[in-house]
Amino acid sequence: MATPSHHLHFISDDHDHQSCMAVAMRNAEQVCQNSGQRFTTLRRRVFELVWQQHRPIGAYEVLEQLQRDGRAAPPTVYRALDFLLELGLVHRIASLNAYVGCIHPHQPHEGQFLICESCKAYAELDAAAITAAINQCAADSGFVVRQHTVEIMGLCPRCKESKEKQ
Amino acid sequence: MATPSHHLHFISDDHDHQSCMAVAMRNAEQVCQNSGQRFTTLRRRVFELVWQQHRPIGAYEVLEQLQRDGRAAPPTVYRALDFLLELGLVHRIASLNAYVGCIHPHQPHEGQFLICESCKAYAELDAAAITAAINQCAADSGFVVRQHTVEIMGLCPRCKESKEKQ
DNA sequence: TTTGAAATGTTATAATATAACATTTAGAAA
DNA sequence: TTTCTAAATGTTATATTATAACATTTCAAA
Repeated sequence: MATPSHHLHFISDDHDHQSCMAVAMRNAEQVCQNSGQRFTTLRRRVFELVWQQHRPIGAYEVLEQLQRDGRAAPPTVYRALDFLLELGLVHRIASLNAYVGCIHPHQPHEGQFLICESCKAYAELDAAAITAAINQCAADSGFVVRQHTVEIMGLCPRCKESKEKQ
Repeated sequence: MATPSHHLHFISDDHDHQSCMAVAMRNAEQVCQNSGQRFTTLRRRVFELVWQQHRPIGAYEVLEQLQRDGRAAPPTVYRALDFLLELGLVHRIASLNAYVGCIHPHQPHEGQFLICESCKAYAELDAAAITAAINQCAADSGFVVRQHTVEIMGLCPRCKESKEKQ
């Protein structure tokens, strides 16, 4: 059996966050380099803080963390987040006003998100089937799709199990 | 050829807004009655204001309109909107922080939304194909879907045409 | 080394949403 | 019909999220 794309799945107990983060960081560096953008200390730090959570994090939560290092104000955070969003290194979850690290940040793309309402873990999909269904339905209405927001709330496998045990 | 479900399409030039609104209002009355809720003057007025636009409207825009009738404060609007959301008479567009009238408010449901970035018109879908794709992808990840947010931005047929003519 | 564009800092404020408590109102119960 | 109560609305204050506008710093190309 082939190893499944890791991004299709929720993190598990044996998840090695250190290495997961290191990979993300290297990817981010690469993406910045490829697009001729600077991955400054601040941007790197914000990227790190968003990733660290492995769940959606609010801009003001990021700000709080940043302020542990020293002074910081909202525009600092929002500018860094905007930068990361542009490059597709993080995504915004509109229904939560929150941000998540992108799990496969190789090219700009829009994902679909599964978000556990119990433990707040998320998974990012890039599901051709969903995109195709959306494009087909839009086309049926004569609509041209530029961008879509797909945010799916529910229970992740682990939380589902623990609810069933009760 | 069968008449297509009107809610699958964008409003056209010959759209009779008076009657469209009247239908929506009767539906809303029915929905309230069925659920034993009161369709008060305020709720009716807010429903009307949301519908009137036929495009997403912000809570504070609704408030402004309301204030033409007399004094009003944010909680008044948000409470009415929350009531209407609960009954599925309006929907919230998370990516716009805005509200739209529900186009087929017969039973609670979640729709998918096509929103024109040019003219702001919207269409509400209840596309089995999209729901099925989402449920399938979620199931593949062992995820149980409770609710989904699908907001599709792009160009409506009319705006697409006028762009092409340029 | 200079210098100018990009990045960041700083202050203020806009935009969206809710908490907490007071008052009113509509309809069920007496 | 009057009383009473739960629901609805009013009111004030404030929380939360996000951006505008301008000052200062930094970094890399010339």
